[in-house]
Amino acid sequence: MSEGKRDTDSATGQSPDGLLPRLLETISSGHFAPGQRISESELARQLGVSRGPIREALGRLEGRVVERRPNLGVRLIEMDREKLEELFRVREALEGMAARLAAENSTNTDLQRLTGLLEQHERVIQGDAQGGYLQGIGDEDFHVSIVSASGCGTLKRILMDEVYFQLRLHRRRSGTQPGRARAALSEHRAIVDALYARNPERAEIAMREHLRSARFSALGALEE
Amino acid sequence: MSEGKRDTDSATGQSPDGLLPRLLETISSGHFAPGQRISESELARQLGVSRGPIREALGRLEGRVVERRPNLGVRLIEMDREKLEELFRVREALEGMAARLAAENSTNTDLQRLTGLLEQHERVIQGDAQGGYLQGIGDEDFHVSIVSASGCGTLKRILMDEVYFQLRLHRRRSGTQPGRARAALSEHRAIVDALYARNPERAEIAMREHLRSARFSALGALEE
DNA sequence: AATTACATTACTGTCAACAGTTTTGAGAAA
DNA sequence: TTTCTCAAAACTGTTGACAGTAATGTAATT
Repeated sequence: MSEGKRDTDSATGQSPDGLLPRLLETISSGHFAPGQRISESELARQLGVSRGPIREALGRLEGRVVERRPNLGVRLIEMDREKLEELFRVREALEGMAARLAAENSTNTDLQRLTGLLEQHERVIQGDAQGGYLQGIGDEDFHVSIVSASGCGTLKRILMDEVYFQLRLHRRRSGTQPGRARAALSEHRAIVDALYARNPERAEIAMREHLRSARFSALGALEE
Repeated sequence: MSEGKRDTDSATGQSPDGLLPRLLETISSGHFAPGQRISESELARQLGVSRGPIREALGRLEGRVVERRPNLGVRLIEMDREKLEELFRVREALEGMAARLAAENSTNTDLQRLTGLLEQHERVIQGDAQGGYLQGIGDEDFHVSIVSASGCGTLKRILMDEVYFQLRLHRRRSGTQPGRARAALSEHRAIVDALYARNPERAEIAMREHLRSARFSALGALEE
């Protein structure tokens, strides 16, 4: 995962203890319907803490995962077609830049790691999915690795906090298009090729094309 | 400012009352040095509320404006050369996409507004700064208008919360390069031209070039 | 039976107080 | 005078309680 910079392990909130991850797990476990009110007391009881920390954690998720309205509490943001498309547009912009920077800044270790992920991906497609590269998880690993290799902490933080996060929540409810994994692999290869060639322009273009395809696929999978 | 979509007025937090703006005003007034510890009790006293709401508000600023370390409290994030460069890279990516989308989606009202801002900008340069377009503020207006005209709420929210916000904080301490306003004007014109032509590709390129120049200017102004 | 008015309930926003940790500062030793 | 020790002070993290507001359910009326 690159060892450049200090990589504040990002992820929406790393403050005091590990409450936020548990809260997210609880929220996204499906206990709560997409538009339904989420009771702070309920969460507090369920996680065994007082309402104070819960309120802080929810506040940190505001706008991203949760919507708060005065005196009415918070509700899970619902992921409609429009929001999903917007997320992919933001991804295209940010990860395109990440690929560009990675072509300039990535270390050899970064590139080796990416090659390894490509091989895992290939094994999954050829059936002997001996582990690791679960579709979705593995794909995210690939993209996170590139973003890390870009050496731009701000870019990474925003992508983690704002984009990947919501997409992960969405993936829980939605499947993937059938032949997608195979197409994705060759697109991933094109990106890594450009990185090895140290060609920023080509890396950015390859990444943006890849994410445009991913957008179409995700939107297509939405109408099942 | 465009009237497309619902434009959750964005800006880092709009939850309960207007505490967050006041807190920001207090923080960024210069009372606190960039790396210095910020006392919650102190802020609470100064703003006339209890520590609870202060903690929530600070949590919402975590990672953007403020850095929190367990049991040690929060500190103003300091804007060094690297962070400033990263912010402009993110801007280039996101606003490039915004310009592209604006070329496709902007309404006539949006375009008229942009033309108006260009004229204000011109008047400022020609000396009779009769009001409105203060350098910095006016420039931000221009960019926010384009982002709004893109019709992409997510893009707008991220730019507002993550990017403009920190840049505004930085502008308080740093000046601008001398001839910058004039160069910026012609770059702005190129962008608006592309929007009128409904040419997404050209709009994105123009915006990215503009922000690359702005990056050089800002970094140059940093070593005074 | 359907509808409106009203009292009860539940929940959010806020506060003051407590426990644990870090920092500060005074006093003793070198 | 400088350095080390240790107790006091300050601050963060968390809790339970209180005030005000929205939702709920019951009873009376049409």
